[in-house]
Amino acid sequence: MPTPDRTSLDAIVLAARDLLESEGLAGLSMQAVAARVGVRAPSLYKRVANREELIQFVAEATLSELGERLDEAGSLEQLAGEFRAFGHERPAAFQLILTPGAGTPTARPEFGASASQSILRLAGELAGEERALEAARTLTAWAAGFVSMELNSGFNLGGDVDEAWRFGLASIVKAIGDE
Amino acid sequence: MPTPDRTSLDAIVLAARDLLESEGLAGLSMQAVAARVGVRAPSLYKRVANREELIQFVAEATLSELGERLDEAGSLEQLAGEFRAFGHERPAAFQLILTPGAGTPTARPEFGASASQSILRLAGELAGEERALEAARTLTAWAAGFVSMELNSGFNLGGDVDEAWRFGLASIVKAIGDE
DNA sequence: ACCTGAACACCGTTCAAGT
DNA sequence: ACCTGAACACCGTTCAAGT
Repeated sequence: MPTPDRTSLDAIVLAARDLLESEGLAGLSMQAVAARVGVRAPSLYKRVANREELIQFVAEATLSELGERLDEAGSLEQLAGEFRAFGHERPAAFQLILTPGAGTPTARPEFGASASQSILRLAGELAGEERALEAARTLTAWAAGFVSMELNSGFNLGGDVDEAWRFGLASIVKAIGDE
Repeated sequence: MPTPDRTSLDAIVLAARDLLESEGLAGLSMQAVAARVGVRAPSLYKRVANREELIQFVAEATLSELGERLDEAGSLEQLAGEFRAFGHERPAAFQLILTPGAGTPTARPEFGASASQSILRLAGELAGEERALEAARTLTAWAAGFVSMELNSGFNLGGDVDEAWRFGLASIVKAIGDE
């Protein structure tokens, strides 16, 4: 005799995302997720194969969300700004998708590819189609590195970080445009 | 009656660094470290306060080592190349010092500052003293992001990654030099 | 002074037993 | 069909007891 479900995959992934941001990746435990959705830890295994798969789902949901935000940008400068803002709002999820580290589960490649569409389009308009990929990679690498360093207190020599962002962004967009 | 020591802090940090690289950060467990140096886990607490402090020591040793390597570079291009090579040789340690993530212990700031000396010097020669910090940050952010993406399979759209490195490096060094 | 086993509070995961 | 408690193999850490 079937009983009505007491939770859902969506609720589980949502709880996992909240925990990731509030407690860090280590705090995303099966027991903590289970408590949030109102079941016991073993029940989660009816919806996800294991903790690794759950983390993968969180990474994929994060990439989709970031991709949607980047789609709204009308210029590379705007896109870079949205990217940076996302990192500040969701530092743990940002780190999970960009620098998960060996051993941490990652999103399937198609999720990464879809999040890169906007930047490829805008980079192509500026640098020409045949240079689009390299130009996009240069800007992405710089922005990812910059925001990662910010989030990890890597800028410990003083100075104005916002000023360094503007300086770097202008330099790179100019370099990309000069074919 | 004192007994001769059966291990040392140096041996413990060395074992931790090996484990970090071979098993990942999660594999750097107190029990695994203890087994490597030939004692039981509780004995480690005579030399380190806890696992967090041990990881901090590993991060600091890594930053010192990277700093020494960067000191040998005679140009920003060489320095960037050394930085990238270090990331390829020691991916887990590289990630630990650059993008440790919330919750993972980090090196004390003076270790980071000392590792940045060479790049500040070379950036100053190219961009002028008053632009040195911003120029160094732009190059560091790009290189850190590029290598991080490489190590985390973030470049999943095909193309030649080495070519993208050369393109990006030339663009950025040129942009920095054009004040 | 250092090292150890035993203990405690946690994990992820499996599985038989409940509804 | 879903959920649960109990169990297992792991963690980090503390501490009394050994030498």
